Amino acid sequence: MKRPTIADVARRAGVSKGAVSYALNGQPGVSEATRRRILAIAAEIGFNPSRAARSLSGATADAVGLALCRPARTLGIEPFFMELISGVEAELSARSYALTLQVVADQEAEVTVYRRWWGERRVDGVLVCDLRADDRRVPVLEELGLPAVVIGGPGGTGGLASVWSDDSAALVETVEYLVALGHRRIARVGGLPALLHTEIRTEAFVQVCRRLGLADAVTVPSDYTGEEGARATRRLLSSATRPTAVIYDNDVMAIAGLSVAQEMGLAVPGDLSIVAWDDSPLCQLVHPPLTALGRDIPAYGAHAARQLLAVIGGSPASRVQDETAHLTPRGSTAPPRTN
Amino acid sequence: MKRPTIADVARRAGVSKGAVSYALNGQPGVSEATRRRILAIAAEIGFNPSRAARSLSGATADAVGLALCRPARTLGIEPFFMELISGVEAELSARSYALTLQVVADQEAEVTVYRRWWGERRVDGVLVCDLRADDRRVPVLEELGLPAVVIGGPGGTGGLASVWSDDSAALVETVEYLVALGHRRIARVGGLPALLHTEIRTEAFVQVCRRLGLADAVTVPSDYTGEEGARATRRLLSSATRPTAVIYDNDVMAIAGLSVAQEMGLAVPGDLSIVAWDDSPLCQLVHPPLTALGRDIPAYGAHAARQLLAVIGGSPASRVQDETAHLTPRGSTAPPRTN
DNA sequence: CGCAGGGACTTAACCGGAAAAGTCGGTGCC
DNA sequence: GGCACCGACTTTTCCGGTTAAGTCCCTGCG
Repeated sequence: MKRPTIADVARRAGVSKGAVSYALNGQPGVSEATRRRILAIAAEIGFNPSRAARSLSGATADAVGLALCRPARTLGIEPFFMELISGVEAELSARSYALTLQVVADQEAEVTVYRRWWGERRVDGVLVCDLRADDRRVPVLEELGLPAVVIGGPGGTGGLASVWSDDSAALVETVEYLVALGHRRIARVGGLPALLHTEIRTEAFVQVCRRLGLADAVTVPSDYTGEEGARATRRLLSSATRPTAVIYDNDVMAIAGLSVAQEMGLAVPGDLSIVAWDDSPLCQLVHPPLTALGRDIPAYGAHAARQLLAVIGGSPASRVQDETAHLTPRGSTAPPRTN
Repeated sequence: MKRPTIADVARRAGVSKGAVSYALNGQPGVSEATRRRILAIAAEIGFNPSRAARSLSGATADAVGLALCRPARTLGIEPFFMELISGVEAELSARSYALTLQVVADQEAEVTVYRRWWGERRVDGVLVCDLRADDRRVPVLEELGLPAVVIGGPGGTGGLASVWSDDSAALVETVEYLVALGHRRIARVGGLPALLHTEIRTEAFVQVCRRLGLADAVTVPSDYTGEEGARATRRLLSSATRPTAVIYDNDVMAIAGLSVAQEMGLAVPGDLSIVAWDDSPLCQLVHPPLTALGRDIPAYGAHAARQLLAVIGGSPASRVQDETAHLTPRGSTAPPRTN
């Protein structure tokens, strides 16, 4: 089937291509009657202006890019990205922007993708996830002048716009809550150490533990997978001075940790309290349900998308603080059993 | 920063635009020496041909579309889609095709998106998920002549290409396994009843139960969420003749079901055996680990993508059967406790 | 010696829109 | 009455590629 072009509309309306273009774009230069006629014909034959032709003339591709740099298996089990994407999507499709997705192997590949997208004018801007310390992508994007919004921070975003959440405050709140319950030996199973937000959380953990006079603030690095979360938990629980509470950097690891505790004969929350970062429905499906640090991730994505559209529209790059994760206590936390 | 165009390359190489085009596309018409010189200059100034200009001349957008019609929360927790996407991506990016993603509210919106994508020449083809009985999308895609691959079936795909997995056989295998263990009262918590593969599974369930002389093959419809899975499980387990085994249409509902069983004081697998369809790492993180029907979902996505590229390339639409899900027995299934 | 043939390019036309510049009939105004 | 101005279009140019159709020079051959 042949796709209708602007010339088809023009022919049927008995006017020139230019007139059709003006009519469709709400520009002056055509009478109201003619405009209505043209619009009716366009709708009738199902005309949609070619993105290619339009972006060749104008400058926008009406698409934004998102490159995800995580192994396939991590992407699957972590609800985070899919929720983020659906939030981004909601915002974009309301303005009929498309989302171009690409899964990449590493930062090198991601930078290459950005350069290509920019050169091909395939996207008008990009969303950047998983910020790292001294992130290579930031200077590249600045150099290219490709509009971008970093999802993460604070700090390390250079001159790029960003949306961030105060992980530090959320962590402090969690530790204070556990201490209020009576815990003194608190450990943490962290996410990928290379990620900036992991670093921020680790640093905040060290600080708050020192301030509250707790023993060493151990963070066992991990990679967000259940296996690694389980391994890290085994290590922690086998130690002579095993912790009475563990904070996990995502829900999958927390569930794995719960499983390990039960397998080692420890009662949760009696012998061990567990807190999960990121509150997905999964946290409520296990026994006991997990106390979790939740926030509205689709909204987070929507805010990032909205800001990106603003930057594309010419707004100056700003740093927007999003909601801080809040603690939802459930069955997995309690005062430590005194023996 | 100004993006380099083919004219910039031509100027620096001291040749015409045409020569550069021939050189870059491996066409005859330039000497080997000139070709190398042009290639070197293009690489040096970071030239990437504009997608828009290229697809305006040629015909391809070098992108495929995927519209997902599920509420945001379901999308997030179900690993299925993200795994599928990463598989699709792997195949596409190897051929430097982009994936355009759109989350839509309903089939109506999805059809509109297809029409728009087609009219805008934004994509060269689409992947269709969540096939329904008498699916509206199939005739529309056929009418438009937009290359498409349906992920699902068999049946209901009209003249479109498809990739499918024999859910019927997988379900029969599962029931036979449970019966071999000694179960006689088997129930099922199904996915969205409107989806064709739910229908196929339900029909297969009825058939195999009849064949094996089992009691009524009850399928409680659900929507893939943990809450609904829990509710359905409560209903089943409260019945006078409660089942000794339940098959769940996804892993999230199975985990919710496990949780409900434990909360009702039933031992798994002693009092109740549980089987989950779709084997994600989550199934191994709970206690007991869940017996699951697994298959390689990224590969499934990759096959679909490969077939779509073939259809775009002009191959006739074929129906490819993918791997059948296979049962991985774990701790959640055992012979029913005899009392 | 003259001419066909072919390699190596250049020129120009096109793809489908957007938008600047031009055309033309009608009006208001001095 | 003549002229500037305006609305409503049409014509033309441009965006950055691809590609058919030249152009030009060199070689081989009768």
